[in-house]
Amino acid sequence: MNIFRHFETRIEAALNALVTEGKLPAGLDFTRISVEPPREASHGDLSTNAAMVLSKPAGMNPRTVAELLVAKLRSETSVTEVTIAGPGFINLRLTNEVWLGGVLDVLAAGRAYGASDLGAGKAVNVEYVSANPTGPMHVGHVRGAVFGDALANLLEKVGYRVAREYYINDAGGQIEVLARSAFMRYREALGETITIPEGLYPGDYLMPVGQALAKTHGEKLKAMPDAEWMPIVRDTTMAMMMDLIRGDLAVLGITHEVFFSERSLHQSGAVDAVLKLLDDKGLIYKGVLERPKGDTSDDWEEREQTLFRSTQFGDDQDRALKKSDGSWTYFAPDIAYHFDKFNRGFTSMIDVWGADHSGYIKRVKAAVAAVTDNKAEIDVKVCQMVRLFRDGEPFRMSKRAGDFITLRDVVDEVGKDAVRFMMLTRKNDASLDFDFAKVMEQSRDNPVFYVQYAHARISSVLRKAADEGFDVSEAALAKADLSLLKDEAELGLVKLMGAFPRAIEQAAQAHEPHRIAFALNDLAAGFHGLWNKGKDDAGLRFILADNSDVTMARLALIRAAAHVLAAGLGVLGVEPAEEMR
RNA sequence: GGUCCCGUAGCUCAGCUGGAUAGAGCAUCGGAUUUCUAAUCCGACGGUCACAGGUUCGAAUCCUGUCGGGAUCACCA
Repeated sequence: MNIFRHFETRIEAALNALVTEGKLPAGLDFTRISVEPPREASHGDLSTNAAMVLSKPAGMNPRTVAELLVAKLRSETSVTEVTIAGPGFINLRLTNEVWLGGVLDVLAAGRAYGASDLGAGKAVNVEYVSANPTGPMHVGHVRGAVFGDALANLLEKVGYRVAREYYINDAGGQIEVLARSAFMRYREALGETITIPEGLYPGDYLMPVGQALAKTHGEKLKAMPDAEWMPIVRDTTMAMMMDLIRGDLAVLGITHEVFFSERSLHQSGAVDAVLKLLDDKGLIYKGVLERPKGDTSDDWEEREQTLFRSTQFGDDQDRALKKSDGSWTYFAPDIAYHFDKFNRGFTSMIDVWGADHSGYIKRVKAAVAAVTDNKAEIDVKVCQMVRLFRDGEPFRMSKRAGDFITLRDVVDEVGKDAVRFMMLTRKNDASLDFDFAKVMEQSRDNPVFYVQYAHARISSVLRKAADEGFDVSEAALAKADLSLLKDEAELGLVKLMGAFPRAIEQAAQAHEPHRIAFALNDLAAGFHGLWNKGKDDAGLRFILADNSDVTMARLALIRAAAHVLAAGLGVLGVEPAEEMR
């Protein structure tokens, strides 16, 4: 049970009763009413703004509304105290039983704790990574990959039906360049000495492609004209590059259900179809774009192109659909792609992009609005840059041949879990500093370690308790008498756990998985604090040899805390640690 | 020049979609351990929420403008 949500419905019921009794006018809008933990714990357990929100539409003084509502809420059995404070806040204090009941919920739910049906099974398409398939993934892709995956997890957690999707840009000129590069490696595999010309991809990772081509086709391809070997080499290369990328993603624990090919849109005629759709709506014309203001380059020239009227949908200028030579721009198939998502039943889409694509947001939103007649919602999440540091020193990645840090380099050095957690310790639209040393540091300053340590410590205590003869099975812990938990720090941790489902829901609604990382940090702090209280006061230790009832209650508490930590880490895609080494 | 993001404690950042006295970590200073792993904890110090207006019962949060930092711009993908 989500306590905050529960009281939202109780408050609403009380307000409806007041309306029925004629004490409040009918037709009030309750949607802005919220129930949240008060910032100051001394104010109580829950706080609602109901009286302040309703005072104006009801034409009443907020305190008058508050008093009416308070009279109703006093009769709630789980409420021990109701007060009106400040401009009209209503603060509630709840019985310990209510909060402790939440611990039982956690024990019953285990790692699934915090799940809800907020999304009601609605389909959401989350497209992320979508890195160009021209080589292994590099470090610049990691943040978006982790963010998108955690967001997908988060939405699943609250009851959305999530499709994880990767858009393969396999139709552009770069793919031809890639194929030519692979062809060089093919000749190399056949014994030629080659030098990769300027403009082609020099990376070693194409050597296996060349070898595979040589093995399958022998010398045959060499005898063919370009136009004949190109599709063969291209398809083999694409397939192998996508295998490479899938392998890279697997290292991060990421699996997409759908890999959607841009090329397939061209082949199926979907691009032509969606452009015709836009044309029929009168949203396409031939015209010339103005030179961007402030652009002083010499290579600017006017050209007539096929343009989409994205300005009608809030974009800053109309956007080119066709190049001056008549071929499609990247934008055209992208419209077709989003239209395809819509036709597959996704009225809710999320795209995760790097900051360098932020200028592209408005046109895609415009296009989605246009082709779906505003029947789909699209949110574009932009991940700002990651700056790499080693021991506090930034290091630059030169773009020179093959000299970049790959995703695997990073994961090999610090591990999947640390990478994932660290990437989610900042909100997506702020830039993030990633320090290899800091990620591995074993200190309070490193949230990855701090949260994992809390979980490992709990596991350690439970192992120890088992050694001492306590039954730490879930069934036994669920029967513990939780009313023996009376210390403020114990109840504090209990309340923190009770607030977790709310944190999940709010993070999901905001599309902000980083909030989970912060919630976990808070939970870990709550636990570490409690642990240390047991050092000052031996009576507060979890394991009391002479009091098995209290011991069982405390073991149940920390078991639940471990579940909540694991639940949150699960959303982030991180495995909880059983021990620290 | 346009667009997008950022600007909160000395540093790195949260701030629950407009609520109460703006919070953490690091750093500095002072404490706690014969341990259920001190890899931790407790306390103190530290703020003109970049600046100026506006919206309202109420603004770090929303709007306008200014300043500073970053990204981006037209047939690349």
